[in-house]
Amino acid sequence: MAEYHPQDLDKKWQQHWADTQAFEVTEDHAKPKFYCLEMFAYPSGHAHVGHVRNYIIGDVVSRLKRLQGFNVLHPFGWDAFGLPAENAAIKNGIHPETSTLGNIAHMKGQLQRLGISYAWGRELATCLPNYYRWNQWLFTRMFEKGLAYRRRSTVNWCPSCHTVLANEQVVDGACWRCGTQVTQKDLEQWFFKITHYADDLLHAAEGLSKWPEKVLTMQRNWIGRSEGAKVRFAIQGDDASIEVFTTRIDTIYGATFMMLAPEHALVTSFAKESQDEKAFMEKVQRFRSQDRSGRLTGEVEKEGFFTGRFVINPFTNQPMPIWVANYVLAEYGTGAVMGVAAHDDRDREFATKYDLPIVPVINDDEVLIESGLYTGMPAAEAIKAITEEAEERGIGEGTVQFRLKDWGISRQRYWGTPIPMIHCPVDGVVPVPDYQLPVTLPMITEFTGRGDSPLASVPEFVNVKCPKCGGPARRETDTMDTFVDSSWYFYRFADAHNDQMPFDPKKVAYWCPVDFYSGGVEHAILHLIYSRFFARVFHDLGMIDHVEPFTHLLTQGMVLKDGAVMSKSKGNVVDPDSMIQKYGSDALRLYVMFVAPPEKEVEWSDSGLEGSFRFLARVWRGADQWREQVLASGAGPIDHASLTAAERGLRRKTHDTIRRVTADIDVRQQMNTAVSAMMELVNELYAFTDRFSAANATEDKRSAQAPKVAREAIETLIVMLSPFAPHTMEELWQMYGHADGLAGASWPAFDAIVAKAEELEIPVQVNGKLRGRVVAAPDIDDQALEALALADPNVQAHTAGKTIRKVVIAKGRLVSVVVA
RNA sequence: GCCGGGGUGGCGAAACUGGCAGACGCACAGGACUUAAAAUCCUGAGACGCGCAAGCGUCGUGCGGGUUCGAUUCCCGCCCCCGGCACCA
Repeated sequence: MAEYHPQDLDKKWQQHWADTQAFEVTEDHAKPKFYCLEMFAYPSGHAHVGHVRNYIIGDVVSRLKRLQGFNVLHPFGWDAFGLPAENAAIKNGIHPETSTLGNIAHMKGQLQRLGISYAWGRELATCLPNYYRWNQWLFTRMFEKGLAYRRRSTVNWCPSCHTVLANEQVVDGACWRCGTQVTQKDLEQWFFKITHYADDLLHAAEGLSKWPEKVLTMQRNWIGRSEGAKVRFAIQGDDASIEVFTTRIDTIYGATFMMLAPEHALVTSFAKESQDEKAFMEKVQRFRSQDRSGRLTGEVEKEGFFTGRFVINPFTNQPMPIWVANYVLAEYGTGAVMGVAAHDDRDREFATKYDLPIVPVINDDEVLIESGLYTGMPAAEAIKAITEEAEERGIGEGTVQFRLKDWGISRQRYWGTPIPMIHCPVDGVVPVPDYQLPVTLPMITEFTGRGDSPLASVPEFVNVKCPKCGGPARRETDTMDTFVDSSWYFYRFADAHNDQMPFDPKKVAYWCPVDFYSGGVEHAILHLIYSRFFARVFHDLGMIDHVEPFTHLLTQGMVLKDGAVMSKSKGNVVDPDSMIQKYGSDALRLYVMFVAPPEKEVEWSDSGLEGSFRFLARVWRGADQWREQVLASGAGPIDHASLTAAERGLRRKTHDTIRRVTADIDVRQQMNTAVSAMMELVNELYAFTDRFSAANATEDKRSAQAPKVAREAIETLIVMLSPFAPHTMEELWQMYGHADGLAGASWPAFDAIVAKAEELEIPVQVNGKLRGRVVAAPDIDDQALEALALADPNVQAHTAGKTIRKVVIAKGRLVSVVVA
């Protein structure tokens, strides 16, 4: 009897897959394609089981789809630029490229030891020029189209990382990566005009039916569309006016004061015209320096002061004092707000504090009062009517506001894609022409972490000729946000080695969109919204036909250890390699899939892993026990009609398991119940084996067809279990005489006739309580079933002496008797 | 506050369209095998009560109500946990 030594099998079959290039694919129009992708990895050094769960999910889906006859693209790569490598270089002097490539090599080994079926031939790393040159290529296309532009702006600055952060990268006022409190800074920055697609990104989200509702909601909130109107209020004693954005123009008759954000452009001129400019600006400065996160979340108390100036309410013609208020946000709307104390909680709080007039203009029935011509009009109608009047009078117009901001991509760091732009004193900002791409990162040997862009200190890099006039010019020294890299890598996988273009549109047309994408929910807004944006850019460049890059999205849950997320600093990391050493990679893969549905968080359990190992060993023994008889009995078809009852029972279980497992993995992505179903089949196989080999067996023991029925069960199991435990199953498949490996196998076909139950046990309820069970043929007619149910002794005990009011029959499921 | 997801044995979970609640596994207990142990194989198990026993009964899916022959599932109200968003005018 062969012993189960999973570590040997891991080695043997991983070598086999590498030697046969088993997972490399090319476009094949004769086959349906399937593009299965897991979010690529930041090469931090070591993958723990939390990371690895995601790759196993994708691998199970990939291997299933291959068995189902799909041409499966399942690639992997590295999100290899980024701050940790650069920070490490500052600390220990190792060049980011050296550490990054070393980390990649180690993590790749970890994934290979897990037997993940990647097409390694398409592996990419974003830190290599053959990848990032296409970031640069795309940047210049976006510049030409006006989708990349430059402006001076107040930006989020992380004092620890020495870089700018996009709003999305600021979490609770702190840097998303290092947790340092973010400050504000004024810098010239490059932006991507994602707001150009704001409406489309929002509306198209409705069509993403195979995305988790949670992610779509988060994206909708992030885009934050709101319909309203802009209205201009004339400043008293001045030609200028102040424009506000409001969603409630119907409350304008109740607007009794005006508020400006401390950053509003008019604030400084009002200060100059005030009696005490210095005192005025001191108050403004205090507001501006108030903790940004506090201002954003409302933790800072509402404060303000009167500027001494007034605007005229264009509807009431009453003067409204202009205040500076710390809770008005400069970056949303126009940075100015009309104060309606009666109908806005914040304004009421402010007005009460400073004794400003509170004038109700809408009653409890949502009808306008004290609103001139509009008195008596329902609020919803009034919004339209008043907007129209504002438009006619030329003092305002209906408009749509988004919370989504353009994406600031400039980073003052070394380890990123150089922005391919040249500043010429004659020609201004000039893109680097395509033939000069890539603009490669110069070798820097010393990382100080001080000052601004490290690239600015490399004269050979900075000093260039202007591509237009040939005169001396300066290269842009900022690099791109690494989210640029990850916004289109899935297209590069479709044509990973193209040195003429980012990808061949024909190849992307074959493989994309991605059919199944899985990764952490922490990317619900950042990466996933940027990728949707880039898909639209490529679409508008005429390079792709679709606009949504990911058809089906699965957000996998985290793996916890001792109730906490695994992390090096907490010291609770479970290392896949040590688990593989102990139980083999298949046990780890199976356990991670069995413990819970993929979306759910799970708590790591060593004994659970051991249980999965035991199950695989049980499958191994179960198959090994039958091997000789199966090989001796030959391959002929099963004569179903002449089988014993036990044989028919095992076949039924086999086919029912095919049905369940297929639906569970393919349709529901419930890997855990698929594994349970296969465990049940194994239990049933053992019972069958016992019966067959027991000394007192008669009919079963004599049956010549038993090995064939066992073979069907075992081979079905091998194939269905192979996406989860590929090494073990390859070996068993070979032991069962298949020389061509599982690559030549196909997913088992479900036979409804074989799976059909011969008799059913049907529960009988009396007045809603279970009182008995009757055994009947599945096609028994209602009358006969009713008679059978009423004849059951325990049912009779509960119906005796009572009147039967009603009998409800749920075909094949239940009989319900109502008595009184 | 708003949005989304949850609450089921000692534990992880399952129950697909309203139809036997707790499949499958972990941990546990008993038996077989063994000189013994491990491993393996088999069996048991929601709680409580009655019974020598097969079995029978009552309760049971966060709490309270409702619809229904029948509710973990649908409806109304409430409590708690997790995640996201939150002064966005």
